[in-house]
Amino acid sequence: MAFDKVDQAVPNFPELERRILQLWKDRQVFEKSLEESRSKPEFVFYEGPPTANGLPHNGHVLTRVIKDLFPRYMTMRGFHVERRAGWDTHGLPVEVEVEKELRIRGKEAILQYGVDRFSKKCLESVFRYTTEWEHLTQRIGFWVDLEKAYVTFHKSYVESVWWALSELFKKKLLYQGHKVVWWWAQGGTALSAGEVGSSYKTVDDPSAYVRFPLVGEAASLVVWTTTPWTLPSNMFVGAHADFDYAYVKDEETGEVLVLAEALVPALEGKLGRKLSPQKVVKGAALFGRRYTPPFSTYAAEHGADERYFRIVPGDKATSGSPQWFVTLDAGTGLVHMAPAFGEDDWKVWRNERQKAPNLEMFCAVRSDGKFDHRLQALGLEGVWVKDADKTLLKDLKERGLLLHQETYRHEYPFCPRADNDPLIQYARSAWFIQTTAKIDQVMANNETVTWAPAHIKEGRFGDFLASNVDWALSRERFWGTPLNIWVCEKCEAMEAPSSCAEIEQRNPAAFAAFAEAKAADPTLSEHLIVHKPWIDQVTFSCKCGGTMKRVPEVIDCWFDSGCMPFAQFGYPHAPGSKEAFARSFPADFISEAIDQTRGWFYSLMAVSTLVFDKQKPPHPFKRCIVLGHIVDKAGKKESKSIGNYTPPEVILDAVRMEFAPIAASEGVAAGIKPIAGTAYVGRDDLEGLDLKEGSRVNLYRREDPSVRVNVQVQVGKKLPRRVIVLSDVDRETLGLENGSPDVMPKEVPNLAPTRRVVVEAEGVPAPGADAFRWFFYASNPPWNNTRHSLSNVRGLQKELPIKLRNVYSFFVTYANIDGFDPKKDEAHKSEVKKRPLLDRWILSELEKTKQAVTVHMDEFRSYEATQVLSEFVEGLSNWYVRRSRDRFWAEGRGQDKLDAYWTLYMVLRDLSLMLAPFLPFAAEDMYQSLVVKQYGEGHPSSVHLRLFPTGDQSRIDEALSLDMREVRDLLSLGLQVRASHKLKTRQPLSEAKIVLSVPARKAALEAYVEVMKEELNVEAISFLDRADAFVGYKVKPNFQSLGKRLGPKMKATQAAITAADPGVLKAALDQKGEVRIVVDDEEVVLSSEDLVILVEAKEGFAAASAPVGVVVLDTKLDQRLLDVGRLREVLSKVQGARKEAQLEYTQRIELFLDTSSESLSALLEREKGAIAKEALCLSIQVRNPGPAPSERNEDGYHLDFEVDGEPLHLHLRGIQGPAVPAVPPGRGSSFIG
RNA sequence: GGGCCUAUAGCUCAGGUGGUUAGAGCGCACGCCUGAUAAGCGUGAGGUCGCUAGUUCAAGUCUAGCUAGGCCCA
Repeated sequence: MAFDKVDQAVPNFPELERRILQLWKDRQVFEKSLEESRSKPEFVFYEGPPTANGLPHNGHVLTRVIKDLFPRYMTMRGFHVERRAGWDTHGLPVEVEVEKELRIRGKEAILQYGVDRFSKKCLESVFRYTTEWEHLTQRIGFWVDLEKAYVTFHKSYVESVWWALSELFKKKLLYQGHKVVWWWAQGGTALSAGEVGSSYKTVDDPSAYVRFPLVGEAASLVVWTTTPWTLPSNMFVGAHADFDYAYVKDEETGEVLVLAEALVPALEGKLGRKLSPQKVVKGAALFGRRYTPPFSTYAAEHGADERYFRIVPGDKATSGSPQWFVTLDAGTGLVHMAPAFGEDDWKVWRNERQKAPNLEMFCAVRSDGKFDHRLQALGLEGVWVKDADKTLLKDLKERGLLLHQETYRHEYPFCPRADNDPLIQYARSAWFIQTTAKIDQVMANNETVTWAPAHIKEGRFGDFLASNVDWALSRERFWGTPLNIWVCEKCEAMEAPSSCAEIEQRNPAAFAAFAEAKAADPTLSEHLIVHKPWIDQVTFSCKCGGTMKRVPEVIDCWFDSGCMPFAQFGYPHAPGSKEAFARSFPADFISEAIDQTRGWFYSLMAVSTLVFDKQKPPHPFKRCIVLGHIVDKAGKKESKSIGNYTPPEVILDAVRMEFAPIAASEGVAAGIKPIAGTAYVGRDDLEGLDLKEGSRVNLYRREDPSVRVNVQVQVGKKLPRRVIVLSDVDRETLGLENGSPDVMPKEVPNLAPTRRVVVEAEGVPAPGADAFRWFFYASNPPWNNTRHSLSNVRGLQKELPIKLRNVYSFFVTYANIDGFDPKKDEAHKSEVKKRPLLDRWILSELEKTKQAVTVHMDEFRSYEATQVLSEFVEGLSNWYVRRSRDRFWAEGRGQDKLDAYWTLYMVLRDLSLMLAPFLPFAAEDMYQSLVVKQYGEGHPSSVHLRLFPTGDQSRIDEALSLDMREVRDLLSLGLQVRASHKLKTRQPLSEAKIVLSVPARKAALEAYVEVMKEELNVEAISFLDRADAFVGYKVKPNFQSLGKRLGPKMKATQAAITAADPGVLKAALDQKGEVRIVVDDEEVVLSSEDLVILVEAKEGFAAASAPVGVVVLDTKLDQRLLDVGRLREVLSKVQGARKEAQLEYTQRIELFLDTSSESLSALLEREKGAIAKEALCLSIQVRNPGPAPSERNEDGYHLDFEVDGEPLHLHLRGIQGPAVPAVPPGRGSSFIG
């Protein structure tokens, strides 16, 4: 059966891929691949859940193509690979989205709006972009079961999480404590580090040097702070044990001050006066000294208590070695500590509390960020802390405690959602998992995991584990898994039930409130039963008879994701979940980007280690590929607001982007004067779309694609991204209005329909999904950052996907002409070892490639696998097909031709199998045509249902590989000689002489004489054994073998070898098999193993040399050779002219060759017959000199050119003639004997 | 401030366990082929392997320090 035609023009991969997607859907290939492998061993893959309430971007494409590659591969290797999708649906980002949508802000507002309605809104918003996610997932060929996806807000999932927490509770690993957070007081919310990191602003804050008088000593500590509002809550002063602290006398006031000696000059500078040193003590000597705090807030109550208001070590004390946060960078080396308002301060407090269990925490600030009653005396009760700084400083000044005051400019975080609200550090009560108690076990587990790249284990992940702190689990929010701890109102007993059923056993009416709500509103999702506010109404009774109520917090959604290995099945509650879990734990393979180190990788391993402490490591994953980030062409992070990114759609669907039209001649568009039919964009955008100046693009409005304007794009140098300058005419045709040039790139798609326009490259299809996949696999190992752009994707697409397409198209074209049919021609399939050299070679390379790809992929080295594949396809296209073209053009259906078809067929068929995990679409397309269409039913209906070819050692001929490598090296040398002597390949030469570095190789390489003759266009090839006339020898030591043996004598030996006469050395080796040389009065015996003998061309010959040997060309040209060359030149022009004139290749022509050159016209006249045959001429006239230009016939095709400096005018036109065979005669038909 | 990663040709990147002419692709230049043809192919130029010191017979590769960039954390 004929093979499916392959597009000859620019291939439209997106279209092809849509066809394949439909085929997979129609035939349910994914489902089938799971079904058919059900009895096979399990290869376990976990999908890390993305959040669906944002749009997918390039980073997601990378993770998803990697996550698709290995499951597809392992399926083909005979495993059963379940791929269950998952969605992360809880957390602050979801709440923020909903707050924005409802135009409300903060905790109070949510309570007013109603937590029940709010939870419903969150649930709805979670899947806002599901369609986009599913579309992308499908479009890039990521096979994953979306229907069975696990969802973290589902009741069964939440109950699994509860179960895990309940286990931890039983193990006494859950406790309540404090945590210093960045607190948004106005919103009543803590912010995550990520949110805080992005919202710093430069502000001026007061900075104060304050006296803290020492108790029982006539001296004051000098303490520096930039947050005066924290002074009323001061508890300690931190010092560094090893620093020198000076007692200095203020010459002006006579008082004695204490501060770090190194910082005295700085303070002198600020005060503008001299401080004379009295004595110096080590910081350690200060520990325990007490002082009078600056405000009496807590002093009245605790002033006499020796545990407070003293100097303590300023050490975070998180691990064995001290980590001093007291530095000499700024301030005084004495640090004011208010544990309620600083992380370091809090850690010190925690340390101190271990020594003094009932230590209080001073906090004169309410959670709304305002002072409490303790500041009443200063009139500051109820005042926002940041507004109180002035009053506080004034008071200090009046009381003589303020030493110096200035303004300090620094970066300070503000609320990302209310950017006038500064954040404050604030200690909150919180629930913790005591991970530090089990961290050794987690680290031991980590030891057994295979990380790629390997350094993650000891590096980023190992370091993170080493500095582990207890997991702050609780969040004072609404939309999350509720913390399942119930506390008795009466006796304060705590319980952690692990499921709804367990609660119902205690109180059958526990969920009455939800049942009621559901009755009132049947649309209420059943999953909300385990969410706020309904879960807060669930109570049951304590053993003591009191009522148990749930704590108000929800939990960190990272804990949700960490429970995924078992929660995806609803383990242990759901029916069948125990079996399912047993089958798919631990995972063989997971992969996410490097930012998940502290995220999912940690949560998975921490949860698993703590919950399943009896499980043998590694768990819950055995292997993890850590992916790099996607960056732009210049290595910068892709950013939505800057617009320096190429949206996935540009690669996958169509080369187009939306722009905002702006008016010419103002600001950035000044000087641009667009005429109708031209448009201006910035250079970044032009390059982003892989266009050049003058490229044609279509403009249209997204809402009305039927009205189109075709224009040429030009660069407007100063134009920012995503704006375009149009002529008024074009703009009006499209019905567009100009907008502001200040528009942010990310805003453009949301502008009014008349203020944005689609720019789409004309006639240039997008590279498609396979190209996108290949780009991520083949550009570099996946853990490196990948520089992404349309042109980079296209660049890699050319390396394999396009090249393969061309070879495949070549095959199909000729196979269809000749009616090659693998089924019918089975009888003509000769044994591989009986096929020509070239066929045996490519088939041997094919098996080697299968082996290498399998070895790499079994070790998860995808990049290396792509390199092997690229190299193979390169050899296939550039050597096998190129060298075999004649065989496909030959007349008839001889065995040689059939061998060629069979060979190329086998290669392409097996390539489709090997490429299936990488390029699932192209591989399927080829497989369908090459196999399914040919053999029909009975064969697996998709390439993805086949086993991966692993290579057959018995079909590998290493000698052949080596021979071919050397032949190609020799040809390269020959072409090099031609190039350097300006000898066109078209000019035949009489002879090439080859001198091999290893003469014994002659026997093997002689078999390739014909190939070499053709490639080099020489009439003879000779191998010279003795070629002293052309070449000299060069002898080098073999360092690899000699280095170890000789050690320190290596250098002297090398010198001796280099100094010796290479000819003599070679002669000795040839005769005796060894060489003796004297080095430092000692004789060294060298075998032929120890020496490398190379040949080099001597000066003055048309020759070139490489390790393989030397090629010398005979450059003498006699008249006969010149004539052949000239004829070839003429013929080439005639054939070129046929093509230029767009003649069918069977078209007969009439040819006129006019020249004023006697010798040329004589030659052409003589060889008329040969020319006629090659160029399908029914008539040829050679004219000397021919008609004058003005008198030439105008019809037909004319061309003037020179042949060896002699002018020739060519004129041809098509004429009617007898039919000719479909396959033209081969190039071999020769002229001039 | 701490940790990790990266630094090799104009650009993008390869270069197990140290072994002596440091590779590829793109781009560029020159050329070939013209029945895979909006394709294919060849040759060439271009590198003090970020810097400095060390270990070694031998360092792009190992060690230390420094510089620059990226990421994460503070």
